[in-house]
Amino acid sequence: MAKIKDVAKLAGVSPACVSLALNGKPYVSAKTKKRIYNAIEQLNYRPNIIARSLRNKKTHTIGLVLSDITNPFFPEIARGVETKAREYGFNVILCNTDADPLLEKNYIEVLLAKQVDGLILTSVRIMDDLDKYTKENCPLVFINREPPLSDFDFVGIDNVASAKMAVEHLIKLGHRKIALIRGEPASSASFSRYEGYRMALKEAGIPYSDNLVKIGYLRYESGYRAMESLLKGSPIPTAIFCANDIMALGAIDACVDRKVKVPQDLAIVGFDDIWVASLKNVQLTTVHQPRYEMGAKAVELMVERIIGKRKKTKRVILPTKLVIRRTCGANFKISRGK
Amino acid sequence: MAKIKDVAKLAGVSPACVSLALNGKPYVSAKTKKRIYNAIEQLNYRPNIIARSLRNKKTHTIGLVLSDITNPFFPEIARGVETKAREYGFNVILCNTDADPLLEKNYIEVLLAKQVDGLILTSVRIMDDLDKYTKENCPLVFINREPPLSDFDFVGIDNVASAKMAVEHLIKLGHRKIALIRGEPASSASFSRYEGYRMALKEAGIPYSDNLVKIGYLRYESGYRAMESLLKGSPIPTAIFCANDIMALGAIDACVDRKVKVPQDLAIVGFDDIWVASLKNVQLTTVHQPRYEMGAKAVELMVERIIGKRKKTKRVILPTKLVIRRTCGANFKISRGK
DNA sequence: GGGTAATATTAAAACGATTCAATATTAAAT
DNA sequence: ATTTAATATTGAATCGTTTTAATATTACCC
Repeated sequence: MAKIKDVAKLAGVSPACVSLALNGKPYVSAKTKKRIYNAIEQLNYRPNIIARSLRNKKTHTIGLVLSDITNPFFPEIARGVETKAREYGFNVILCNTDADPLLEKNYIEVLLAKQVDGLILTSVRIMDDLDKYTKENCPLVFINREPPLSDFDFVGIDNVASAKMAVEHLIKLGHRKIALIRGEPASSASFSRYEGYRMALKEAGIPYSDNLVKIGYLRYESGYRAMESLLKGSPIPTAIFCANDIMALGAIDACVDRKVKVPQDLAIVGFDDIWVASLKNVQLTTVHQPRYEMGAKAVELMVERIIGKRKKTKRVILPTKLVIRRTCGANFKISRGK
Repeated sequence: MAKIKDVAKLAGVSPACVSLALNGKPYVSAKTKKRIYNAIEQLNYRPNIIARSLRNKKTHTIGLVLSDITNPFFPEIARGVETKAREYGFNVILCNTDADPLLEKNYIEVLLAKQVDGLILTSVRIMDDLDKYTKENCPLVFINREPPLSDFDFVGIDNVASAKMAVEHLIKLGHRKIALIRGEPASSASFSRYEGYRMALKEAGIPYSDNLVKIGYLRYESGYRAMESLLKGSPIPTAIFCANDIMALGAIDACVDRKVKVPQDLAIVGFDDIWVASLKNVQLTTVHQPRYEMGAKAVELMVERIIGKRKKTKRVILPTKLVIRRTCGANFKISRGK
C-alpha cells in the first residue's frame, strides 16, 4: 500500500506538503495540489486513518453497547445512532452484551483502549464502578436506563408518566382488575413503569395486588409464561399492561393457546411500539417510544461533549404517545367478571 | 492518560520490558512482572490500541456493511457476525447503506482507510469496480448476494432450490394459479428465487404467466401493493410465494383489508423465517434461512483469510428448510377457482 | 573462579500520519 | 532593484506502541 511518503516522492514534494493538501490547509499552491492529486490517483493512495488517529488523538469512532441487536427494541436505536454518527463523520462499533454486566464492562474497556471518541450505552446493567469513567476524556451517553451517577448524559422517556398513561387508558375503558407484566426490578426503566402503574391505580382508587404483578425478562417467553401464570391465578385480570411489546406478544400468544379472546376477554397494552405491533393481525395497543430519535439524540449529546461545546451534563426526555389499536380498542366493553 | 513510558518509569524498567510483559512474551522475570502489574494497577494504565494497531498493522476490527439494520432480515446476521467476531477477538463496525451503491462504496473506502482486518458485505449492490479490492490485503466476504467476481468468499443458500421447494409445496396442495412477489431483478438472490419459481411451475406442467409476477423491494409496502395489484388482476391467484417474509406480511395485510381469507382463499409462503412469522396470529409458512449461522460462517471464512490459512476462495452454501404453518397448512383444500 | 549458556533487560528504530517552526519562494510596494 | 509582506514548502519531532539486536545479568558446570 502506498503511503504519504510515496505520494510525496512521486509528486516531487515533501510528505508535509501532501498532508497539508490532503487536509485542506491553506498555503498549498494550485499546481502543487494538482501534482499531488495526480500522484494520489496513480498510486491509489488512501490515507492510513490509524496513523492519523494516533497523531490526532481522535478516532472518529464511537462505541454502541446494547444487550442484543436481535431484540426488536434495539435496531431502531442503532439506526438512529449510526445515521447521526455518519452525519458527524463517525463510525460505530456495535457491541452485544446479552445484558451481562461483565461483558458490558469488558466491552467498555476494550472500546476505551481502542480510543473511541464516545460511548453510547443502552439499557446498561452496570450500576457501580461507573464513576471511574467520569474522568476519562471519552464521553458516555446513556439511553433508556438511567445512569447511576448524574454525571452522565442521558436520553430517555418519562417512564412513569408513560406507563401511567397506558394504565389510565385501561381504567377509562372500565377495567379494574389490571395486571402488570413488568421488567426486572434492577432496571430503572422497568421500575419507573411499575411506579406509573401503581400511581394510575392509586389515583383511580383501585387497590394494588401483588397477585396481579409478574416479573419478566422483556422477552417473548417471559410474557408467555407470565400470562399463563396470570390466567391460572386469582383474580383473573380483565386487562394487562406489559412493560414491552415483546412480552405483550408472548402474552397474546398464551391467550391464543388458551382460547382467551383479545380484546373481548382480555385487553392488552404493550410498550415500545415495535413495527410488529401495527400488523393487521396483531394490532397491539402500545406506548410509542421514539427509538430512532433516542439514538440520534444520544449522538448529538455525545458530539457536544466531544467538541467541548458543553460541560454540564444533560438529560433529554423525549415524548411518548399512546397508540390505540385493537388489543384494547376504545369501544371495548367489559364482558365478564366485575 | 498513563502511557507505557509512565508504567515503565514507575516500575523501574524500560518500556520495552513492559510491552514484553503485557504481551506475554518470554523472558520477563516474575518479580519484574509483579512490579509492572502493580504499576499498571496504580496508574490505571490501559494500552493504546491505536498505537498498537499502527505498529502491528492489525486493528482487530472488521466492517459489516448491510443495507438497514432495522430490516428484520439483518439483525440475526449481525448477531452472528458480532458473536463470532468477539470469539476471535475482533470488534465490528456497523454500516447501514440503505442499499445505495454510492454509500456502500464510501463505507468500504472508509473502512479500508481505517485498516479493518476484514470486511463482510451483505446483500451488497455494487457489481462492478469490486475487482480492485482483490489486491487489497483486506479479505472481503459476501453474504446472501453473490459477488460479481468469483475471487471472493461467499456465504449463502441455494436460492433456486429453496424457492422451488416452497412453490412445490403449494403445487402439492393443489394450487395451479400461483403468483410470485419477487425482489428486484438486479439482486442475484432475488433472481435465483424467481428461477426456482419458474422451475417448479415448469416441472409441474403449469404455464408461466407474467401477470402473476410482481416486483417488490423486499419491504412491507411493496408486498402490500403487489398484493392489491394481484387481487385486482386476472387471473386471481390461489397462492402466492413472496421473496421475503416482510413482503408476505404486507401481502397478508392487504388480504385482511380486502377480506380475503388466508389460507382459505389464498395461501401464502414467505422466505426468511423471521421471528414474527411464528407468532400465533401470523403463522406464516416460510423458508427458513439460517441467518445467524450465515453471519458466523462469514467471520470464519474471513478469519481463515486473515491468518493466511487459506488462499483459494470458498463458497459456503448453508441448508434451508420449509417451515409449514397456517398460511398454507397441509390440510388446506382449494376452495374456489379451479 | 572463569567460561559458557541461559535468562532478562533495554536502546533505538520502526509504524504512517500531522504540525510547528524554520526556510524558501513569489508578489507587492517603494 | 531592494525591501517587506505574503504565500509555499519542508525537516524534524511527535503520537504510543512493538520488536530486533545488542547488552546485562544470573545460573550452571567443571
